[in-house]
Amino acid sequence: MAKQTPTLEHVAKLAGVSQMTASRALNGRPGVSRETRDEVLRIASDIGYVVNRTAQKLSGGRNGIIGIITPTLDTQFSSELILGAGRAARGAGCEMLVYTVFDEDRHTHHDLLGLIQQFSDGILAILPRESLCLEALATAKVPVVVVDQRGTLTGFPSVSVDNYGGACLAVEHLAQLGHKRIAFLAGDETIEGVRDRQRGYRDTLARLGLPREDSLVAAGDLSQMMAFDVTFDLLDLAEPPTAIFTANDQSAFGVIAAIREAGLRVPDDISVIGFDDIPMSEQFHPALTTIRQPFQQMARSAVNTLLAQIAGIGAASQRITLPAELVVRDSTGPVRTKQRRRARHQIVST
Amino acid sequence: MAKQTPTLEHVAKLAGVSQMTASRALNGRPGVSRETRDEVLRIASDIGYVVNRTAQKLSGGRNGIIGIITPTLDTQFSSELILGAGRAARGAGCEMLVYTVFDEDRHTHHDLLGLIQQFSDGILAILPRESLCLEALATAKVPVVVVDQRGTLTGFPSVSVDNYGGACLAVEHLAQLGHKRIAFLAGDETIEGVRDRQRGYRDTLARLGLPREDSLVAAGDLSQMMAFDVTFDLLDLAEPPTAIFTANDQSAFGVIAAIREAGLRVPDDISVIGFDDIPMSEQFHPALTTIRQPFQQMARSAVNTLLAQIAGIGAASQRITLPAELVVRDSTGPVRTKQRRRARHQIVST
DNA sequence: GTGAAAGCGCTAACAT
DNA sequence: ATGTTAGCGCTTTCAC
Repeated sequence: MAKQTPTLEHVAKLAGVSQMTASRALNGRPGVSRETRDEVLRIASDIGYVVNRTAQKLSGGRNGIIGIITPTLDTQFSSELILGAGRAARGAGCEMLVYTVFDEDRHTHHDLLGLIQQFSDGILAILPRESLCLEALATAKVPVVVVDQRGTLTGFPSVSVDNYGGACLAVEHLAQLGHKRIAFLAGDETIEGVRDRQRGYRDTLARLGLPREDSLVAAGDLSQMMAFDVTFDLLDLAEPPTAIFTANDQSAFGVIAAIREAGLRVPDDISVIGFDDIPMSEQFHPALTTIRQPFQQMARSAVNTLLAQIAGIGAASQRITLPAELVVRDSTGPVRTKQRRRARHQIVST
Repeated sequence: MAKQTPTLEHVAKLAGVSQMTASRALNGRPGVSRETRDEVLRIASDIGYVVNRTAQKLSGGRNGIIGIITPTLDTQFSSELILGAGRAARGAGCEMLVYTVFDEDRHTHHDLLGLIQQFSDGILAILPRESLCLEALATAKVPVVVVDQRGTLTGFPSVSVDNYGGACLAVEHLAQLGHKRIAFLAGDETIEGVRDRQRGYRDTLARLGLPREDSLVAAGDLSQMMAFDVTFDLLDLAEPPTAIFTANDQSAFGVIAAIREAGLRVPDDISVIGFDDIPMSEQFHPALTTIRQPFQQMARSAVNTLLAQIAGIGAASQRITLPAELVVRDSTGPVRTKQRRRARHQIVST
């Protein structure tokens, strides 16, 4: 039947050296002559040897695997990050294993952490919200790097985008187009980054001397559906906004759908700007003006930070914040001066 | 500092039994008295013991982990499947690790396979296209179950949706609405399931005696952008279709955007039906009529099949095909009898 | 029902 | 530059 999976022992025997020498050769460690090394490598390749990373890890060494913890795979957001991390890991000669965290059960988190650190040299946690997971992570025995959450309260090195600054960019863009009544569609309050965006919105409004009414802030949950629903509240205002800034792109899609549903047009009647720049946003119709998160760069940066931690170099509490970027597309435009918005409702109120 | 991670040895010592007894108790194996078992369990829980699955696997046993191989995370399609698989695995007391395959390099696949099978008891391969990966998988030493590809050529047990039947449903739905000129936006030809959908389209057209012109079949690649572009070819036809069936939902979004761009409306001027029913489809505007793949059920079914294989029960070449379901929403409607489509072009041709 | 011994594949630590 | 020994944490086998 299928031959036994080749082990280090086989390689060593065939090469006529000790396992240790073979190991050193395969791992590119010093202490092996060039000839020996080449020979070992050749043989390993010949017989299709693949190191058993399970054994590697068990024997106390590194195994070149980084583990990713993510709450869910179903947002383009995390997909983008994971994709980027995978690429970066490969680039650094590492493999990557993804572990999805489902529920908020403390016990589960403890187990999962145990599991993932048995398998990997370090953990990349894509944890936008302050999850219980963080508590579990605190007891980790391998390095941890948190993505998308400033490590302020976690104490872990972190990589995130400048959510605050990005929000400022968004509002400034709208203001430049002449918009005065700018609404914000808030997202999940438990997400640090989202709160930062809201702060950016509020502060910029203040700085620019624009109206800051509570009614101009709608409560969403980052989902398209919810965004769709609450948009009507904004539209129904006595003095509706001429522009809406949403906490994420997904919400923006819902907002645009709702605006259309109300018989208005984007950006002619109302401008919409999102946050994230997920792939869908460019393809959406109208193409979405948004604030771009540099996913690739964030991922690469996170992987590098983690690798540094694993190697024992790198500050323990490094916080990296990457700049966000305004991407102007078709969903924002100059404010309409003529006030002939929402004919339907004007009839009602007449 | 942080206490040593508790091991089986610690548990055994504290319980005053041998490691073997502790192991049996923890794994629910027979040969342990109820009292002993309870005591061991209690202690393990107390000291926060988590089994080292790495050691477990190395020592030749199972470790209760199933590995998922997927080409990419960036489609809602695979996300849905993985999500479902995760749930199913948890339900069965297993953990799940995801491994993303990037490139089509044979060597990589060999390594990755070696890696993933070191970590898991079995592999779930989400492999819509005939990837080189399959070749590597053929030498796997753990059970493999393929999702979304009938195992005809792989020899692995498989779980997939009835793509052919689903396509028939789609065309029949359109035909019932009075559509005669029904176009198909094809997808990636290397994907078996997509080819099946096209067959279903063709055969149903034939069966219903509807026109089957080559020009009514546009070549896409499952992406929204590509769909957007090629839709104009369809629209520019001397006698354009009144309905378009797309190989997947993502494409349908592009088609709808293009139709709008051309100044036409969905479904008033042209009906559009997709395939997949990803979450976005319900939220899209207009809500997309589509053929639903039962992702949850597929995932559950696949996990169960894999578990059966791992347990040594279950036919080696089991092929499960789940029925697809028509979901009627707002993107399809009765055919327009008046021929006043595409005013723009009619002017040109006049 | 329980335990002791051996070993999975690898690498650190200490030889030589 | 290379080899030897020990052991990672667990489960198998075989004993009692």
